[in-house]
Amino acid sequence: MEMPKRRSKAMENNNTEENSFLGNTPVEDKTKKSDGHDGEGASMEMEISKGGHGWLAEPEQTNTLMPSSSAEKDRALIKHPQEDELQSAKAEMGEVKEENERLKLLLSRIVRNYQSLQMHFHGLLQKDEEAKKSMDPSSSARDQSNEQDEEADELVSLSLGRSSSTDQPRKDEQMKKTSHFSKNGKGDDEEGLNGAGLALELGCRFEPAADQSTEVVMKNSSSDNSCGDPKEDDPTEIWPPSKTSKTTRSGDDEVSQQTHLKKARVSVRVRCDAPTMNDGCQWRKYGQKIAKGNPCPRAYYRCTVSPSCPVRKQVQRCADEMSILITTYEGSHNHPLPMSATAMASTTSAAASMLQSHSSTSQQGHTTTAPISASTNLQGLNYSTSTLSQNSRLPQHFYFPNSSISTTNSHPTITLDLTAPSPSHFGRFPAAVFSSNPRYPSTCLNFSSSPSSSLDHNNHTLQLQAPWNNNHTAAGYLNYGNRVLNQVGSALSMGKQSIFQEPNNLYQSYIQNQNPPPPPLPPPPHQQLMLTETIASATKAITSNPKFQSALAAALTSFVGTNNGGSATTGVRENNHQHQSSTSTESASGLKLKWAESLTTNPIYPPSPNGIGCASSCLNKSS
DNA sequence: CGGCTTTGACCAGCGC
DNA sequence: GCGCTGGTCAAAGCCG
Repeated sequence: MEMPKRRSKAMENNNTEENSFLGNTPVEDKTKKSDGHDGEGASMEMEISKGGHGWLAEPEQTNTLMPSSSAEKDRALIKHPQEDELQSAKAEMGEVKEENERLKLLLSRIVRNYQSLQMHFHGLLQKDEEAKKSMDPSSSARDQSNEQDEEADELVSLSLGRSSSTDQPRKDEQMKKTSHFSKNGKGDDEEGLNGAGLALELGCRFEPAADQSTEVVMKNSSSDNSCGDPKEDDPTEIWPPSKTSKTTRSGDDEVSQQTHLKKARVSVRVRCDAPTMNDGCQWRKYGQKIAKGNPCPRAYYRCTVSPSCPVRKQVQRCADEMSILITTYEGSHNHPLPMSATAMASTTSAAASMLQSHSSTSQQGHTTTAPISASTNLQGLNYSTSTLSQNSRLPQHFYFPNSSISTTNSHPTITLDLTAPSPSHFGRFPAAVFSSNPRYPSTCLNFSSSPSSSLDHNNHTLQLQAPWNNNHTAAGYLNYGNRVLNQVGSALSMGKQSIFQEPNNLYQSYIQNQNPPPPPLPPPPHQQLMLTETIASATKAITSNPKFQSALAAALTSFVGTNNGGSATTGVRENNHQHQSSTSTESASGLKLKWAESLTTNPIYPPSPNGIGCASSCLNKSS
């Protein structure tokens, strides 16, 4: 009897949270700099150079405090380097402009090619149609509508996200989906625009051919999702409809795709000491089996948020390393998800879409392990990508550095490995450490689950190395994590508004009542040094490659989202300690400010629906 | 008392 | 066809 109450409360909170973060205004600067197309890297370079000037301003100010004679000398000395800096910055900007011009040219060339291909395709279709008409005039009328639908689908799939007259209905459909956020209190017009913008950006991307094909397929899958299940209007999910009702629209291709999508799975590997990780959703265990090749039993869970929800998940410990928990998701939620659940859902959705694209574009029966960039306008990603990227207008990609796709069994599965250092080309995906009890879950974000991890020179991988390893306390995690997050947040400039719209007094008082504060755990001096370096590295990673934002966004979303679901042990205590001396309201406000200042908006951080959560504890450690 | 977990039974798919 | 395996069901028991 309690559960439904809790759920509905969670929904309510959810809505307010969603409203709150959608109220955020995107950061205009970045949108202008990125110029709406693929000059992302260039724009980031500009950011760096500008940031550099900002930092250079400081010595000058300190000089003004010096005695005038020496100050003038020093100013004269400093002036030169500054002019040099200015010159180099200007030169850099010039290069960036050139790069932009080149990209524009490339874009126009690709657009021309695309248009000619489209014309060619149209011609072929018309010929085909005419041939069919001439062969079977009786059936042509009946099939015409279906063919037109299919044609539209194909055109969409070929459109690579660029708008064309034939896309319009599809785009409208996508708009409807994104506007569904509004129904959940999540969206506004901007959201829809973002969705559309996303589609456009996708089409404008200049990726290797493989990626383009990927996007084609993902568009397809999006379409499939959109029409596959009439109830499937949940914008927070794109998981393949496992056992949902069949598509209302007929069509052999769709049916076959449905059956294909039916078995797609997303497996997430995380380090977790608890029996299961809290992904924000509510699950009920319905079975357990000893699977072959693994002494650890596999547990079967189904989503209980909605009685008709077809989503299943399997949880099993890794046979090789017991600390690793493998959670496999299958199916698509047919209900609105709690904020915290959308996090993991979005991440896995992106993975699922990648899986679909990979298995569609490549032959069955192989396993690939590669960084996967999931750029998609799928509904499931609308939340995360638009939320986290709307401020930057960067191409909205999810990036799974440690992912592998296996299609060797009947269930094509993509594995997101969040336990190991990633050899990605832009940065290491932070390993998320989910430590949770099913009822009282907690989550920590670990930026280095592997102390031995180091710089990957071959791939120029920047790894975020935590000064302490997993064996340290949660306070360590939180402290470190939030310092990094602060830097990350500042670097990302993800927004301006706090995601907290209201002080969560209940929450604060609850944790104050429930959890006695532990002693603080400041990092040792040498670790602080490492910390500084790590922060610098993190900042560098973020500013040097915008794609990091996406990965980080996904990680943060998961991280924060998983915190949301319930009370934490160490995390809450940590938080409690921090705010022990202040009133609960002040504590909440402090949290708000700190989080808002540090992360400058990641609107993914909702107050816990039941007033429980360790997430805030992760936020107040930012000092 | 209601919800959840446990656990043995059952079923379906697949390979031999 | 048979056996193996994965996945699900449902009754019984546990827990708050």
